[in-house]
Amino acid sequence: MSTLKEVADHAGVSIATVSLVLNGKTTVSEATREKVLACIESLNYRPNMVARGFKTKKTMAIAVLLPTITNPIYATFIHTVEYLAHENNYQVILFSYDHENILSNFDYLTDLYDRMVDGIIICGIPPLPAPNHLKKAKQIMQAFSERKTPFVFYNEEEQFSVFLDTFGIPKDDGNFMLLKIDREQAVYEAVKHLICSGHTRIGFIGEGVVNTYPQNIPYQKKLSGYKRALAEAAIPFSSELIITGTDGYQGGSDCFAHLSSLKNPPTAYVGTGDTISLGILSAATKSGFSVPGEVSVIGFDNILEASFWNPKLSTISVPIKDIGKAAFTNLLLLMGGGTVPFTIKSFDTELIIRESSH
Amino acid sequence: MSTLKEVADHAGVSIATVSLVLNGKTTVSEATREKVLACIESLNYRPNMVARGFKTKKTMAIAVLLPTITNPIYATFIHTVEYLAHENNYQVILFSYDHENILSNFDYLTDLYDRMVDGIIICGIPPLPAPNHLKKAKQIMQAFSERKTPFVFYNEEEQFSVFLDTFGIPKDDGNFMLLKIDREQAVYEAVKHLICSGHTRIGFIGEGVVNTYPQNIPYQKKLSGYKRALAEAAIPFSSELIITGTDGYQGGSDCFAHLSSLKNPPTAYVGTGDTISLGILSAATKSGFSVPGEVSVIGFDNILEASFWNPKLSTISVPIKDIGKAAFTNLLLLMGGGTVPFTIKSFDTELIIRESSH
DNA sequence: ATACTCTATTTAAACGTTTTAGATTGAGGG
DNA sequence: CCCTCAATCTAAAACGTTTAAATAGAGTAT
Repeated sequence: MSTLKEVADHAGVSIATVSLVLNGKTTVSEATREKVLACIESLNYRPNMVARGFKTKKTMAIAVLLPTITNPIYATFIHTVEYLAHENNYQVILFSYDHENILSNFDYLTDLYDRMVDGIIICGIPPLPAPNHLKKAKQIMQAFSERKTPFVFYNEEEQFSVFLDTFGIPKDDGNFMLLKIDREQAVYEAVKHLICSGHTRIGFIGEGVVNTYPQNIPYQKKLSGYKRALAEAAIPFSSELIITGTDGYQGGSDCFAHLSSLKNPPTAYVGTGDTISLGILSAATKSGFSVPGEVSVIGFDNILEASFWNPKLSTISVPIKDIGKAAFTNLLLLMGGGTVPFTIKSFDTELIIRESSH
Repeated sequence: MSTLKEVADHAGVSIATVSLVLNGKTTVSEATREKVLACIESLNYRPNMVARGFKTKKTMAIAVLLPTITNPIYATFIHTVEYLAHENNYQVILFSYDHENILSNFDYLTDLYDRMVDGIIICGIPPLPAPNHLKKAKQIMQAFSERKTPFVFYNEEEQFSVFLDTFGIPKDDGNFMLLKIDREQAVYEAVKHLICSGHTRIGFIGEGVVNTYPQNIPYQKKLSGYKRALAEAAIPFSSELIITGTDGYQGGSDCFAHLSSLKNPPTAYVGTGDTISLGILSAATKSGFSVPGEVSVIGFDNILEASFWNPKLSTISVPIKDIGKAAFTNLLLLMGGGTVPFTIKSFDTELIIRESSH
């Protein structure tokens, strides 16, 4: 198609004028504005966004990083973000970090830096750079900070801090914001509910240590909540009931097979994510256990599938759409150079008891 | 960070030389190459990809358009594409078109044009421009063609043709490729299986007409397969068993409620997507029907959830990962200026009978 | 008339690359 | 000592915008 120059030539004005009418910055007389608009229309002009991005250093693109798009909770999250992004003329770049090809070095953020994305949303625990890449990674994060590229995290506060500390970024840098939920309390309440129903052998299954991070803090928070509820009821903690390092439907399923074959198996299970819990549920019903008669299961996230499952999964509901919405709107604010009314925002979870537990 | 010029100054060479060593085009002496590389390292230089994209007209970005990221089948698809894209230094831009804010005009493809994405993958039925936007949309598609931006579709051949015809693009344009499966045959086999098991009242539930397209051909193919199987067995077609215009778990669930309350309700159901079928299954078991004792259900897609559900869903398996892989690798070929060994490629589906049917 | 204000428009530089054509260098050959 | 040639390297244009500063032109007030 045509360029600014061609439009200008046809309209008999300078390219600056055309640019001005396009961006509506300074005053352009109504006469020339119309003349220019007509030429734009007839020449079928379209602005070259990459040239514009090159010049203005605004690409109108954001990146959303998440553990895996394959988990419905994250699909829902990004779906919400995407809607708002398009509404504001931003494009969204997708990044799942369960692909081994991006792990260990810091390529994924480096690439985002090189492409000058305007903002980044990070869900869950992004892979840290391997030690031999740490120096470079620090420089990248430093450069992001100088460029004032905002980041919005959805995570635990401590994990957020680990990330920042790793790169030597101060808490008050101003370009980082955190969205969080209280996983410890949420799981505490779920387990307490189970205990009140008489359960004392409660399996706890989750993703545990992932990627290259020393600690998976969201997981640990959940585990803490579990332990607190147990302790409060004076139920001894038994490490054989804890399985770590697994995820998804298959992971949950496998873990159930293992735990249920214990000499003294659990009567209840809590999974750190709904896909895990649904996997547990699947294996339990498949192996002939009655739910919630013989085993109870509680999940985390409240994905759509949970309420359609047979039996319906009891779970901890997290307002993922609200979080997604907050992620984008706050990022937008930050990208606009504004400051955000808070750098940490909490969301409430809710224990929803359905059919898989009693 | 620094720019090409700064590196050049430090190394005491011209920026052309630095660019040359970066891109390894012409011969650069080993001595200067090392000198330059050292400066790049010490100055912590990073190429500005948007400047590069501006100059070369290659943005190293592709877009993946799909009905909704929220459907596990598409999440799996894009997950596969994403892996390969990153492997080849491409970024992927996500576009779900179930957001009403992009419908009816052609903004989503126009924006992709403006951003000069290098290639586009289109799953399912993208919204057509409203009549008053058709002229502009044609120009955009024309411009894409001149720019030689390749498109890979995952759809039915006729739908592919409708798309091309809408914009007046010839079949042999060379920038368009189609990946397809035989939906008619797949559903035919599924229904035939049901009929062989003695079912004669078979509900058919699907998305039907969507968006602004006059016809949803993938849906119609499935419906044709259904009709063919019925006809072959001399079972009269009953339109009251067909529900259209619905989707997802909730949609399937609602439709079951409706159909099962008929005076002469179906004994079997086929949904045009697994989420629909799982919704049916959910409603069926919830209302106390035994599956597959009283009602049978068959789905389409074979999403991961299908095999963990209770009961396990019988479904038509589509090799979505293979399709995703083919989508990217062929797009890559096309983007590299190559020609593809075929412009239409077929994939095989497979009827998988599990527990939800007999 | 003169000087002064606005308003509308243009000039021209700049953004960070790639790339082509040509300049420079130095070696080898006559 | 000059010429040729290959090997290296550089100058400069180009990509399509935005934008600060300059300019022109039309009123206005003096």
